[in-house]
Amino acid sequence: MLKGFDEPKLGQLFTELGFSRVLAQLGLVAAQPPSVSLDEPRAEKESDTKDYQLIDTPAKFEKFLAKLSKQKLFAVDTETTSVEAMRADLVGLSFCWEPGKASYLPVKAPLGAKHLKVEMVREKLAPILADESVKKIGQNIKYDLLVLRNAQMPINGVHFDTMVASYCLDPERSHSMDRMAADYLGYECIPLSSLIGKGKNQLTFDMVDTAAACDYAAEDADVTFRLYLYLKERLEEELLLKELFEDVEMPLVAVLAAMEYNGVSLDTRVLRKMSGEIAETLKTVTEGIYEQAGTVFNIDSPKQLAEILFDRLGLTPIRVGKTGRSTDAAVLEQLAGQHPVIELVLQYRMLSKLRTTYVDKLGSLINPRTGRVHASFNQTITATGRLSSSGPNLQNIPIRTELGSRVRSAFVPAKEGDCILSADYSQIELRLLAHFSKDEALLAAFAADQDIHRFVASQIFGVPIEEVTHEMRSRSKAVNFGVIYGQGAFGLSRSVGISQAEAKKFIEDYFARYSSIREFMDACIDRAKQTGYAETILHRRRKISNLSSRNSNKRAQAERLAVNTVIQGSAADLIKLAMIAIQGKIETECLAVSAVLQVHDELVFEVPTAEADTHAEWIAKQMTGAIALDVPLKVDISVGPNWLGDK
DNA sequence: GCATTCTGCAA
DNA sequence: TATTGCAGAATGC
Repeated sequence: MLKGFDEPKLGQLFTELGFSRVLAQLGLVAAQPPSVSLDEPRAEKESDTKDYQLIDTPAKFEKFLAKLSKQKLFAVDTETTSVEAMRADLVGLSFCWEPGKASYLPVKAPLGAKHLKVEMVREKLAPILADESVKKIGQNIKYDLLVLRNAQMPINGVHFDTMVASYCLDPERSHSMDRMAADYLGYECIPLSSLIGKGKNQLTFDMVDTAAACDYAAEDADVTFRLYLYLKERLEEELLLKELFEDVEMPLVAVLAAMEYNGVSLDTRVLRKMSGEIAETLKTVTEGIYEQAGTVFNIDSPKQLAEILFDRLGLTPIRVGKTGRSTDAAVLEQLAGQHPVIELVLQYRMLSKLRTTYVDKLGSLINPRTGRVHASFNQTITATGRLSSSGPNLQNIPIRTELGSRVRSAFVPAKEGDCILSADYSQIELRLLAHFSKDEALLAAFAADQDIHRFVASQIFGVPIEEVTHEMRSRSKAVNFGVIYGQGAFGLSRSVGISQAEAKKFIEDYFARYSSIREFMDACIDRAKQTGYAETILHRRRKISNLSSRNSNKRAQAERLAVNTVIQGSAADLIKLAMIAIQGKIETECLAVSAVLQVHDELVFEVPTAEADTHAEWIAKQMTGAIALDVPLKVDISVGPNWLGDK
């Protein structure tokens, strides 16, 4: 029986994965006023005829196959039972290699509806899908890679992802198929509600016959192919972006698919033990809060908590937001000492966050089929070129507190004899800053593998390295990070706990000493003003507007983006190159190494413990050698029985 | 149910 | 008034 799926998920699938569309009989297209800007030339208006074939008998399949096997390039799309690739069952496949013409092959259908046997489809299609020389096009093709790999039909020759192409051209716009079809092709898609009905919140494949499925599945492949034709030309006009797309982003698709397919293994005993301990402490803390407050209330409600703190207990509000007086951690820390309940609330917040978001949640996300957690590593979300992670987000697992970091100790290798190897770039963004600014002192400090924060402190405070105090170092560290984000005196004073005047002086001293950094920042801003873009080391672009705004807040914000995007985006470029190189070596040499996580400047692998040193060496080498800069790159390696690396 | 707000976790 | 994200809980429509 096919699994039903609920509308939020389906809706998400339809917009995000471009699964959408309308019945062709309704949908013959589009005549909508094109909502496109003038600088986005549109593909030719499509013809009114659509030729969508339902391939639901062996005879039709044979004829289809004869045509498909002559193609060296086509769009492929899968229909499935779930939005989560690793939980999805294959329902059907669609193909397109000529605009307006597409085919849908159902391999699952409601009782009584004709469909192809998946075994037959697999036998005939697998060689074509696996053929590296046959180029595949898709919209979010990573999803199809995972679904088809799980259906024993692995894909090679991943050639063009329309979502990724759009992301390269303009990372901040929407890359949903609907939006792109509307903007790039002038093709307006009929909303999903017209297919399943507005009141419905559940859709099973019982409710959609194969003819209806064909209409939108084939259309997805058709639209994907037409988006390909359009986006290919757009990239042709921007050769540096084309290079980024072909040499980095497209190769990365399969790397991310492999990482998602691998998933990560969790020691549920660790999580269960933590959950019990936290629950117990939480009970005590909750009771304490009620007692101190003199009443029972919902501690999770900022509104109710504010009433308790500021009305009932008479504490002074520190900050007000849109809907009321803030009770966030910064506020509570300022109030600490004024009432014993504050400390308890802070503790409650920490424990509650830990349990609900991490300890209890992660265990519930273990895939019953693989026994592992398979997050998505999203390639087309961030404005800067970083990846993001969702379902769950494995890029924000706690580490800064002792208790929180215990969550990381639940991330373990699945196989006896394996260990977790984590490799992280040391000070990648500061190294890039040194590289871009060409500051002689910083370059020399990195070349000599100095403690960079200590070194900067020594220069700013004018004392020998040995005489740098902990306080001097930590202030320099804060300003080093602050520079990357464009932090001002206010922010620095807050993060270091000094007066704004002191912070201002410190920043002035910093830029007096590192004038080349100021020059680099100004150059970023000037360039963005000139070209309209911030550009990374691999020529990734992000549009920057408001650099000439009369609103000084907007202008300052734009200036921060113009600088930060170059640094953050270049760091993202670097690790992407490393990931591609590393996965390439894993596959060509059939190494017993699995990439399982990427956390912006860190890569996590499962490797045989006996081979850990060997792998550490070449992995670090690939990472440090990803791009030759004017500074050496450094990678720190940690090897252990879990992600914490301890024991 | 959906969108918004507040809150807090990471690099 | 420091960048980039994801997500849980509450809240109001």
